[in-house]
Amino acid sequence: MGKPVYIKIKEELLKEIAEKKPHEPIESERALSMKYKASRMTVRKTIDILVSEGYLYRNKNIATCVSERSIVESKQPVDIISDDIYDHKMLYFNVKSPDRELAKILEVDDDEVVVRMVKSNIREGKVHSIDDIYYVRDIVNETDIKSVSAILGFSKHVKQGFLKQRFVPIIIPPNYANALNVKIGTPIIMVESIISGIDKKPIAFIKTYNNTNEKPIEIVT
Amino acid sequence: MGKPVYIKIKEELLKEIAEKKPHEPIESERALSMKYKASRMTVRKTIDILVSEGYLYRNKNIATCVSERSIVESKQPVDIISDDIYDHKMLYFNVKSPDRELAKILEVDDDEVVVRMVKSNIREGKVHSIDDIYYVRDIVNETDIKSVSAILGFSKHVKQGFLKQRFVPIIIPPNYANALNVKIGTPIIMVESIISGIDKKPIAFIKTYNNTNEKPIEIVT
DNA sequence: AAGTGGTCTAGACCACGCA
DNA sequence: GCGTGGTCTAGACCACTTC
Repeated sequence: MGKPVYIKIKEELLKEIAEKKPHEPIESERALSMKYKASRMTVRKTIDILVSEGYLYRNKNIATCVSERSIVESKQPVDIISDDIYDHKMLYFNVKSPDRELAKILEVDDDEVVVRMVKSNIREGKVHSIDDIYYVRDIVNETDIKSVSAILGFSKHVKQGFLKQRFVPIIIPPNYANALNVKIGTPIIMVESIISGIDKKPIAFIKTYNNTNEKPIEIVT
Repeated sequence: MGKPVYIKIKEELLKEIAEKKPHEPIESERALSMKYKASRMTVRKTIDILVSEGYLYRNKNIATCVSERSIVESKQPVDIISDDIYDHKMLYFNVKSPDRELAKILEVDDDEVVVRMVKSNIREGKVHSIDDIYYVRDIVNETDIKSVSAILGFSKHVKQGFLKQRFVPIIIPPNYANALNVKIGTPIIMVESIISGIDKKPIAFIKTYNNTNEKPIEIVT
């Protein structure tokens, strides 16, 4: 394993965070550095990252605690997808079992399969965002799964529904930096969306990585 | 001065960045640590911050370079302010000389004064954003300056104009964390706006700190 | 071979909160 | 007085690029 220590610690710590409630403190930095046999500076680096990703917040002199990962929820039905003006490019496509967290979000069982695809959205020749999408499999029929273009046109099936969104300022994930044509280390805005139908059943979970330099964002007033 | 070393280095480095062009490399970490008589880890911490704030980007094995601070610019006139549905609360008010950077943005001389105010925007009883505003003084007349409420209603004078915006994911500045009712260390989205009149003359420079949990943001398609 | 950024260590001292 | 997070140091090795 060539993974840096702080990445391994991050993975462990994320597991611990998942089992804690919001505002519950994690172990102290010194305790963690002993537990993971790493220097305190390395542990701090991991925590810095988790803070910057919104998982943790610091309470000076007291403890580092788990954040509330609250989401913004629409109360009225909204028009969901109107991306016909975009070009798409499929980067990845697969059918897989969801992990526990995803299964919970999409309200499916662990042993059902979901459709995952990663696509880049292009406008005026430039990649302005990347969507990492998990669809509930039921929504997509057998024929669609075999035809990538049918999946890409899938959004046409769902015109109205409910939208829960969370906006997370993050550093661009290195694996998407190239596709987004953005330098590693660039801060971007990731939008997590949960799309539900008018029957309020979840349809898709989408993480959108926006190239802030290419796509204007506007405050809704 | 109780300022931490990395803050002092940050201030120095920002001056150096201001004099460089986009994509121009800054000095190496080792060179900077000698120059500022600090350890390399401290210099790295400063650079990490400047990277996370979008001023710099890293080029592994080569150099750390100055970012393009590009902004999104409206080409057609836009309706600027329609915040009558908000409550305001004035947090700070002053008349002062602009620093060099601000003078350049607002196209005023260093010895002119600008009006600064910080206000919180409230909707449904919750603070959803804080505006840090610098107005060109000319726009505000003597009477207005004396009357805080007149300044607050100032936006009514300017209904249309041009808007330049930049979206910056940042960690909440500690001095605003309390007013925004957000934990220190929370990542938020700051919007920098330069508002100009229909004559394209700058009117105001605004930094808006959005409480992401309170205010929905929507992608413009 | 020299220089760069990336990672990592094993210490240190500080200010602050709490019991 | 003890534990916490915040800052800081002076080294080290690595992978990589450039010359």
